[in-house]
Amino acid sequence: MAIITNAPRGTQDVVPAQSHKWQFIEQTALDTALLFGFREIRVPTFEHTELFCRSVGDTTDVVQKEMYTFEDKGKRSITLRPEGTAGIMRAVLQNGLLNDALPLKVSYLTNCFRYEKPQAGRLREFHQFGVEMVGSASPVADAQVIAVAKTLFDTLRVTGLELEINSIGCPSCRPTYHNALKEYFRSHIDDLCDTCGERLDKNPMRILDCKCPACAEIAKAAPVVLDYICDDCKTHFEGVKKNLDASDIAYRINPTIVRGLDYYTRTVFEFVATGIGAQGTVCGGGRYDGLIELLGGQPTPSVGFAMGLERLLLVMEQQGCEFPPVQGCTMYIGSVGEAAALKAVELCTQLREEGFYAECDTVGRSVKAQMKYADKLHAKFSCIIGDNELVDGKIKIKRMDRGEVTEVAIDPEALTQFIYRGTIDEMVDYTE
RNA sequence: GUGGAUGUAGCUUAGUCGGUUAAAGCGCCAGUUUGUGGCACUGGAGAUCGUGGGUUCGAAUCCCAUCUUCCACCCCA
Repeated sequence: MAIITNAPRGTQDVVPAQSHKWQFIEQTALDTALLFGFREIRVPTFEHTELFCRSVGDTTDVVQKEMYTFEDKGKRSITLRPEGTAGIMRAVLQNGLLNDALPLKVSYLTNCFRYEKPQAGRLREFHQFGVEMVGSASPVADAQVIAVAKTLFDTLRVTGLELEINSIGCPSCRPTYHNALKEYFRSHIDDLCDTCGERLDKNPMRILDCKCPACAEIAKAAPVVLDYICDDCKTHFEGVKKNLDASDIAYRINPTIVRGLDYYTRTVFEFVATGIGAQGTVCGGGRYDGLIELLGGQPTPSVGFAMGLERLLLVMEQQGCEFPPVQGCTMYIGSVGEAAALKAVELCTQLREEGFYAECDTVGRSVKAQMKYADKLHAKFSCIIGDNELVDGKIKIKRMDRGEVTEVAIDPEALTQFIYRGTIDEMVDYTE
């Protein structure tokens, strides 16, 4: 396939037959967030590279090998955002959004870019929905954020997603655990697989999650995070659990959950799907109490999540979730002859002013072909205007599903009246 | 980045011991008499068989490379 007719690797088109699904998901997401008081924020697609190095973390895979980074014509190092939170926190600080009653609650829909090898549920350009609650240290905040995701899944009728939660401690207690882990695994280093050997120093918690049997066996007896976190973190975690219970949200504690971005503290969570392949995490998030300070703001505890929309869509399609139907054409106004064609255009214009979806011939089809086309559009009504109709001032409107024909005056008032009467009990025409 | 598969009309596929104009269904367009859809029938357009090399008298079919897509690792949403 020629390069100009082939989208870059790891990117996807959303064609008209699919776009209504995206619109539905996106609108439902924003609406759901609003029920909790999260209002949409929009930030640039690219940022200064330094922002991501600082916030996501210099040593993370995302920063080290997955960013789309380039120098612009002004010699600035620019990066297409690999995730949403960093840019939003930058915007929060830049716009002084914290100089108001806290917490600040924002939601967002963004495309993100990561240079990875594509596979099921993993693209180079992908889309996220997320929320951030900035300025609350309370475990209520964690649970409320989780509740947004849960409510969205429920609203979309997505089932079978399991909520897994964990606490990875705070800067004061995490090092203790990391050391304990390293010490433990180091004593078994000869039996670990190669990747885990590398993980030992960089990200020891990942070893807990290794797929290979040998590592899994060793991991069974490894120290557990929750035994090492400090009293404050423990209390916080208990608070999160209590609030989830109060919200009637089921969860499972999974001590092996790790977030790959450096800014996470304390609570981390994932909503995991089975059945969409290896990339089963549909939603991931947690608390990031140190991030705002790291970016130069006042210490401000925060919590949020990001949801992979492609993955969410995969789950929904795999589960056969319903999407709202696309509205079909209300009235197809066909025509024969030039004068009639102009009249058809005029009538369409008038009907659209009334809010109806109206179509007329734009390619010069025969009458028969126009009727076929009207059928293909799933038009509720159709009519053909010709010289006779122009003389009589009347058209025969056919109700397509029943074949009934009614004579109506060529007059916008009469037409809208007729359509209202005909659609009153079934306002929407469902089509694929 | 590593490993395993894949690639034929818009879509789903047939065709591979190499051999005349690459096939079908769906979709699209047009007809089946005069200005009216859904059914049926008929016809038509549409594919340099992912791309580039090579072997051969001859390749969609064999070989090499490359790209894409898919699956897993890794990583993450």
